[in-house]
Amino acid sequence: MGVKNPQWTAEKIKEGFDRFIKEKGRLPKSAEIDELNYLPNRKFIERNFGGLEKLRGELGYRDTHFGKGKFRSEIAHRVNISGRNIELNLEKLLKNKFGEVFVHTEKIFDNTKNRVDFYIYSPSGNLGIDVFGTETMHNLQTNMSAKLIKYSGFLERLFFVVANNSFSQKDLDLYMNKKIRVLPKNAKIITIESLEQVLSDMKTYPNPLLK
DNA sequence: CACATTCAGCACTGCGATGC
DNA sequence: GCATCGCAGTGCTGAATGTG
Repeated sequence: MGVKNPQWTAEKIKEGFDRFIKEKGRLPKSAEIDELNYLPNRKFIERNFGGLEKLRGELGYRDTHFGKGKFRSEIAHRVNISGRNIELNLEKLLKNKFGEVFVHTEKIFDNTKNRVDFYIYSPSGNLGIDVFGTETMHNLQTNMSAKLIKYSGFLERLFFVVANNSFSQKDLDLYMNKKIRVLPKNAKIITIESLEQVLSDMKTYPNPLLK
């Protein structure tokens, strides 16, 4: 930052932690530490104190890792429920449009156990959909990097649908454009609204169950 | 076993300081 | 004046993790 760093000591950092606790009722997580002007960069803590977990422990906090134990358990529970709801909602939407027969859920697409959330049959071209509710840019990144590997064998049209209000299509476009590991041509990250737009232009097969 | 989300760690960039 | 070094900061990847 040009200026000499303001001599961050463990005590000063503890003051910052306690201030955050007073405001939010818990310790800041690593990404949050970066956003606070009364705390140093997480990198600084990593370099000078051997990492966040270690420093929290040395400062006497009981909870030193928010990705473990009861914290992990709460997250897993929350994610499972909301993820399931998101999938159910989208499934309903897709079946309304294309009909029960033409919407496959959890379809295996290669010779491993990789599955797309949804696979749609349409005269306008078949397509795959993976849906998730990720709310932060950081999670979007880690999530996408895992998904891109998983879907490297999926060669048809593929949509990664971000189902929440945290991102606009503009945000997602920006992310896709500046991403280092580029998305394959057949794939795109889109919002629910964009998906609805795409679907509205697609043709559907007649229902074979009706006489 | 796959999944999303924690954190840590690596690679890289930018910028000032220092050295030649 | 230019090259090199070192630290701060950013972006992405990878390991660890509990649940269904």
